[in-house]
Amino acid sequence: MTVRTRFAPSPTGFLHIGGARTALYCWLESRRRGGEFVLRIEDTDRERSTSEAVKAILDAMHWLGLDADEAPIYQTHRLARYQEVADALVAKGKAYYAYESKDEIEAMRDVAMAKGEKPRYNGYYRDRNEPLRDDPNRVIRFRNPSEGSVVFDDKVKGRIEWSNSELDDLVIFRSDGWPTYNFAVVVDDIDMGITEVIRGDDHVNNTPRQINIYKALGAAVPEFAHLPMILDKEGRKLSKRTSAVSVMDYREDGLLPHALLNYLVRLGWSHGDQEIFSREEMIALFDIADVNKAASRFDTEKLAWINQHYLKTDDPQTLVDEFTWHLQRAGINLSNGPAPVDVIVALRERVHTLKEMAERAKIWYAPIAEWDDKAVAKHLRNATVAPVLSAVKALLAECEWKLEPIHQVIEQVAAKLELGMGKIAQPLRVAMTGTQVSPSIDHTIYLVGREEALRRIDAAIAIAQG
RNA sequence: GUCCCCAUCGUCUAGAGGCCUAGGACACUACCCUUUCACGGUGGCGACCGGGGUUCGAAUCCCCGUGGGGACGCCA
Repeated sequence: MTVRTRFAPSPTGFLHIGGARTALYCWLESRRRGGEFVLRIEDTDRERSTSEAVKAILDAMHWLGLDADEAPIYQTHRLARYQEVADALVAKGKAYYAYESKDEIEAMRDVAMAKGEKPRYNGYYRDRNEPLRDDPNRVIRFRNPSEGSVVFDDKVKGRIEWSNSELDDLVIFRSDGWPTYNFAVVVDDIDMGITEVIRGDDHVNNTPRQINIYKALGAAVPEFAHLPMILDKEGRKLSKRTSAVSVMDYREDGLLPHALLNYLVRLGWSHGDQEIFSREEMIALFDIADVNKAASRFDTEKLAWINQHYLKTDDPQTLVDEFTWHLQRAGINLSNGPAPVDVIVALRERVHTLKEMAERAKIWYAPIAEWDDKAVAKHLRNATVAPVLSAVKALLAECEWKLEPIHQVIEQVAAKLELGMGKIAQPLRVAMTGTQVSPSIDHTIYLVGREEALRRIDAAIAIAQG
């Protein structure tokens, strides 16, 4: 049988980081086993679902490169099917109508809680066989087995056993005419031919209920794998307040999609001591059965390290599009400066993110007037500065405009004036960038361009001479 | 409250009874390299939640605590 996994987000917001990892694991597991990966949009909550959210999730999945093999299934398109299945269950006596109001149900829970029991439906209509009647409170409840227990072998958690006495007769069809989650999921997973249900472990306790529904429907029960949660740095549930949770926020922060994927795959899974995984390696090596049971914390510093690793080792040409996106976001006018690919090479060992890179790239695109004159002057007011800059300028005006010749110029001036490299490079750095920090001085000058470099040196000499 | 799950350095993890005086990575730190900032290199700091068993031998198996998390919706 073909392995089929699915990612089933509910479109009530953007794709968050935990969802992205779930999607990645589903995708990986299907890829490794030569199976299929499909998407289902769980939009039966009519109040909170939006089409903007659907688009945001799809966009994020695409940015990550986690494309599905088929067009997404929407639960809202399948109402007739859910009704059909629920009616069949009622006809076979495996589900029944109930008419309690929400207030009554709530009161029922309070009573149970007060007795120190689990709050559950008391089964009032379970065996009443009342004739079908119209009622605004009418729901359909599943007749859960009252005896025995449900056992399943979770691929990450191991064997889990649940006593049926812990389960109550859950609502499978609401009074508003829509199915509930636990019911729709089962019908969909059966119809979509899902063989492996991979999802967050907040669903562990839904699983026994769902298995009972599979059985009532006479359907094969799929394999289950429940992934542990991702927590924030403090070990709390990830939240918007304490950390970025949307995948697209990470894009804006300058992360590369494959760096995020690499970080995510290692969060809860490992292959010996290996830290860096290409897409192909992930596919070949990942196994859902090797996923850890315990929750893990999201560490942005390690993510940043992985991101820089890819910045340093990727072919710079492949980073140009994403970097250009960041340059534009930083408000940089690309026509006034060096080619982005050259900037990437100059900066990739010095930053962790593309956002930071775009920020630092401003020294090559921003006009000289934006410099902080006082700070610049402070560094240039030194007796040796003007002669150094003049000497460099003379040679720079003539040399071939490439890294190596520019480097030669600086060495020649150092030798001629009998000064250390620092005495040459630092004033030049200030002249070129208005700051004391930049990539190697030859590279910095090269990216400024000859014309602009000479102009900046003139401006610096003027300041140096007071 | 009831049920379910989890537990190795600060963090991510290796570890499937002897290979463990517990390995790797991030972070931190010392030194080296160096024209700044970085990158890189070589070291350092740093953990088996506690208590009982089982065993010749336990981070690894069992039990009990403790701590954390999840769920208990006509949300998904």
